[in-house]
Amino acid sequence: MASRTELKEESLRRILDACASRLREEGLAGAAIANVMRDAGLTHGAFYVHFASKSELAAAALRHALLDNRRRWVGKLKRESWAQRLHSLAHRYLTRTHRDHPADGCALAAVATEAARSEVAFRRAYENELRKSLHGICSGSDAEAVPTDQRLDDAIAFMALCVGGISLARAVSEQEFSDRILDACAAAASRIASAPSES
Amino acid sequence: MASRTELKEESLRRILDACASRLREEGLAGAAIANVMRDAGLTHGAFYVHFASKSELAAAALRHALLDNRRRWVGKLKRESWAQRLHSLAHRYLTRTHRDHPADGCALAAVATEAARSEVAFRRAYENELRKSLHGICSGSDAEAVPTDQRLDDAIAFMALCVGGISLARAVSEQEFSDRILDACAAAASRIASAPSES
DNA sequence: TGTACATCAGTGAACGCGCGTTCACTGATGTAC
DNA sequence: TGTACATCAGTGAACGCGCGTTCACTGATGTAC
Repeated sequence: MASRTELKEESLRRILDACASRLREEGLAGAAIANVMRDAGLTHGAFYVHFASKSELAAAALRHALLDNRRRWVGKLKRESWAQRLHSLAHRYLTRTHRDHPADGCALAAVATEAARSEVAFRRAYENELRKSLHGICSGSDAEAVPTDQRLDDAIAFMALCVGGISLARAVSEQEFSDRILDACAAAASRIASAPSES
Repeated sequence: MASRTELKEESLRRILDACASRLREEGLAGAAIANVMRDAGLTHGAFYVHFASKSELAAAALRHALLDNRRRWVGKLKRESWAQRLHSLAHRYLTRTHRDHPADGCALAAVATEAARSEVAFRRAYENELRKSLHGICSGSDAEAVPTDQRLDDAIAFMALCVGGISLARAVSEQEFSDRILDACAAAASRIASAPSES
């Protein structure tokens, strides 16, 4: 049967799933312990069996969310040209579906402004996950000779445009305007890729 | 001497200044009434002489902050080409000074992710101010024939990249990496401008 | 001009509420013999 | 294999704290006559 250890691991997984969803839908402020534990089907007090503080949970949940995010977006990238890769990523990220379903969307975007104001553990996790995501975008690609440094600069700007674009699109209520933000950002993001250097 | 009306207006101005700073430095969550009123040199209870709710204050303070922001960034734009304009804006926005001094920085960036989750009055204000800022970037420029629609699309992507870039740069603690985010985004933002159409 | 009253910006204490955290307790699982 | 005890994930109630909001009150300014 389920051992004590397995039960605990299963509970932890449910807590992380619940917190990751809350984090993405309602931000750090919305990921309150009582809500997360209720979502996970446990009571408030059991929280401290798994984590020493809310800050610890938030950092763990951010890592958990971004594992999922990278699996979705950069896990199965094809070997294609640098420009093609950024084009296809932009059109998979800056979509109406992603805008309208933040709970399973990109966590880097969800907490982009809160991260800077958060505790050190969370900030550190955010920075690490951002680095990993940039690395994921850059690597595995592309016989073409876009130098590594240039690719990283492109990926940084690409990421900033994606995060900024989805945030603005979510902040705007009028649908026509919000759609236009997505489309304009997707078009511009597709154009960020540096041309391969001639060799 | 100072009439009752003048005193009230002066108090209101101090409240708005204080809240606009808090909003930009600590976000919506940080702009607590008690803190704002203390900053303004008044007591907690006097708040409701000026506003009916925190939500009303936040919306008013956002408008107040963005008046100041536009005065700073798009108030004195030269008549220059579209590409030159975006280049100079990017290099005035994506700076180390702006990153390190959020309290008098861009409010659209400061609350970019919180806006989508806020009450209707604040969201409406955010959307309006975003429109005004985009309009400010687009207008007054440029004998060159970049069509209005294309300019707006460019401005939207430009804004998203600036907001995303400054947010990521603030979220990242390691200075070298944070600096690189600013520089990579400024470079990419400079390249967003569409070429003038041939006529 | 002087007096009596009305107005109202601001004070300061209190309120209920949701938050993160603590803790005495329960009862099923695991361990020692 | 059976019994006695230890462990520990989870319960449920309580805590102090900061929040937005309310309210009885004050005292200077404004108004009526």
